Amino acid sequence: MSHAFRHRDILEIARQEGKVTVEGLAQHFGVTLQTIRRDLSDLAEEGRLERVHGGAMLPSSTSNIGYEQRQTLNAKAKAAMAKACAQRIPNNISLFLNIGTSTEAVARELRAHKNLLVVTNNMNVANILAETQDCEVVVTGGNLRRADGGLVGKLAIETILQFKFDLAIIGCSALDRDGDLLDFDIQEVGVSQTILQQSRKTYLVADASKMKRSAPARIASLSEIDALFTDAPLPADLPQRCADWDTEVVVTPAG
Amino acid sequence: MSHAFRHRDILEIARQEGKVTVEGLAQHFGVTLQTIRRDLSDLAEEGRLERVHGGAMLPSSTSNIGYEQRQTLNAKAKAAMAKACAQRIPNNISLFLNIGTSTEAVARELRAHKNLLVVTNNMNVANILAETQDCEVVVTGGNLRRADGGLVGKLAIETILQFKFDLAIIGCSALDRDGDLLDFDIQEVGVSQTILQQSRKTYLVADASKMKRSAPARIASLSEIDALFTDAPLPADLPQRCADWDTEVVVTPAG
DNA sequence: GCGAAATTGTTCGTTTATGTTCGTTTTTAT
DNA sequence: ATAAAAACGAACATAAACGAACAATTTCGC
Repeated sequence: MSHAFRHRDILEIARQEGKVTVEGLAQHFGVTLQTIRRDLSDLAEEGRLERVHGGAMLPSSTSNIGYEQRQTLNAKAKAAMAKACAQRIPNNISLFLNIGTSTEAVARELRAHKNLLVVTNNMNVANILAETQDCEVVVTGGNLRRADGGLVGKLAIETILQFKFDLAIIGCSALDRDGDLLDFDIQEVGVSQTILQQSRKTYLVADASKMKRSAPARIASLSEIDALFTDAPLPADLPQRCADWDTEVVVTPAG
Repeated sequence: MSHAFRHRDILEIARQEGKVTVEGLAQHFGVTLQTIRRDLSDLAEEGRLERVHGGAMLPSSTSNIGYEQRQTLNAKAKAAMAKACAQRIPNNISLFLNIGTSTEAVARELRAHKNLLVVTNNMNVANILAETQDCEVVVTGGNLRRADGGLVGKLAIETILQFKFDLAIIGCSALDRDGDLLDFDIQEVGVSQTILQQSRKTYLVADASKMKRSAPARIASLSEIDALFTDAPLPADLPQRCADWDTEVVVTPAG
């Protein structure tokens, strides 16, 4: 088969795991070590990977290290959640994706979807979806937040008010025991609330680490969300509350 | 069965699976390998798929590659122009950068500037400036144009109308003998005109290749521009015209 | 039904990708 | 520091995929 397929998958794996090993890839693809070495050499030559003894890593030059690290954190869990979420997203709808690594993971899983209108205030989502064919991408205006590529502020809110979405996929900084969605950034809260207000349906994507943290600003309650996608069972009495609220909970363990 | 049906289905499968193999398709449709190869060649020629050994893939970043190539074209000349332009840009001002590889080059040279407010409808400019510290970046909304990362349309114009810039740095697709700025995309023309209208001063950055091309839509005349940065002397009587118009011309030969 | 045009199948020489072997370099353990 | 082990990359062999040319088949207009 073609090296082109492998190259693409290798990059994908590298992005998720942060690194790849020659042996691991050889086993994964069922080819010899030499073939993988050739692949990695090629990718390194193109500057897409950085070759190291025994494998390869993501090129260190990429812009925001703090962000990159956060991105690879729980990569597998996020990908699994995102896949489950993407499966519930039909074709031919309008969709909002907001800030957060989890929503970016969903964007990655949407690349096979068709005829979507995706609006986002996340530069990374826009970059990801720029590679797909069959979807119109609209970027909201806003002040660029370097930390995560988010677009926030008045401009973002005004743009969002001009749309009505079939579905919004949102993330949050933390999810507390009472079922409240919290965020670190007060500006982002305004954006998120506007999104909720402008969409017919809302899915929340939040990995388990969000339940161990707290944040100062409240976005909304799970009761206002149609479905929650996560990677570990909810703590305490949240499952019961969600049932009462008619909020579907989809748990997708990693792996 | 006609090849048209297969083509449609092949694209369908490619979008779902992300890739297709010659062998797999041959089996799926019950035809010979050669027939599939012909199909894939056709689809690749139309730019709908990317042919690889053993099959084909979605042309993931094909448009990106075209862009990447364009970007490295005249890279030295562009960097020199951009440097000259950046030197004329003071600190502590508000600035607009629009679409084009030349303006991106300027963005790269602006990374040492301080306390700028940069508004842009160019995703690449935003990405470049995201790395700098001392400047506020605002992204206009708009429909994402995959070819060059531009944000265009009504949203872009509306955002721009909310600002007044000290200086706008713009590019264009072509520059004709009469001193008219031309563009390939009618949508972008509207954006550019709005920028001119909202800025106190305007610099045009255009390398010599722009003078050998033509484009259908007219943005403005050099007479409305305060300074032109380019990498080769202007042809014919343009220098005289610019002098009459009080348009400064800065020629920066590459190297 | 007949013939032209389009489509698909077949064959074959050429190109490309992968596996194999082996001497060299890097890493690891002592 | 030194030796053993692992990883590396170059060179070659082999297998797979490729595309061009031509033959066979189907489709369609008449």
